[in-house]
Amino acid sequence: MSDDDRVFKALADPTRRFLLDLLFARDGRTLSELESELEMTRYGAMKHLKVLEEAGLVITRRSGREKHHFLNPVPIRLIHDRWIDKYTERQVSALTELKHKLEGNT
Amino acid sequence: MSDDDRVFKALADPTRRFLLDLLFARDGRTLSELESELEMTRYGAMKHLKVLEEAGLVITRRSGREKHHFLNPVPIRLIHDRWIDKYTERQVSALTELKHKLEGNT
DNA sequence: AGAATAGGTGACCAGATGGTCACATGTAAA
DNA sequence: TTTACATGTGACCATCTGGTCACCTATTCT
Repeated sequence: MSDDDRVFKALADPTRRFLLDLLFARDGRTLSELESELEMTRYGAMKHLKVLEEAGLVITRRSGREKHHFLNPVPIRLIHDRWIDKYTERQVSALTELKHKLEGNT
Repeated sequence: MSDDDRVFKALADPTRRFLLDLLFARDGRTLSELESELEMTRYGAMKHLKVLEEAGLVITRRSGREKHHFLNPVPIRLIHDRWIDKYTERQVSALTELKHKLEGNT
């Protein structure tokens, strides 16, 4: 499987996106911490984190018996760059800002 | 299914990403034109385009018996904005530019 | 050492997904 | 008004995916 295939497959699941949201809010959490936020067993959470790690969206570091997880935004940026060139970027980001405002998310 | 779920599910398949690449290179193609670039039957191609359309990644316009397809980059930008905030954007885009250069893609 | 804590593996099953086919509709050309 | 062209629908099947469980290893605490 190619690198970008792994990234897109990883992002396809809502649980995995929620995990990225959690790490975006606060980095460095352990498996146990993350698992407690999910409505599933530890095994399910582990599988999801493994998929994210193999896609390079999450980076991990062990310390003793704990494994800490960190969000890596680079693959996300590469998705963006694939279908939005620099010339249209301004217009698109203006549009999305408008969308945010209309939805009251600032 | 939620909007963003549709978008991520749509992007999870390599054939659908290839279709977006084709439309990114040149907009407004018909089903027949797109299908001829794929190694599958027309029915497979149709299914993929339907998924992309329902996700809002592709916009269509009929003219006579032809259906023309256009790329809509807005959902892609929203993915970017979800996990890359404005403060870290500069650093991340510097990193990805470096990656592009190292890979010889300019 | 023994108990508790944190993380890991392989098998298994229900449900979702990708692709094909038979068949059907609407539009344009001869 | 036939004939060809462009697109559409529902059923079907092999394969992939998400989630759970029984069982296992490594580290820390008492």
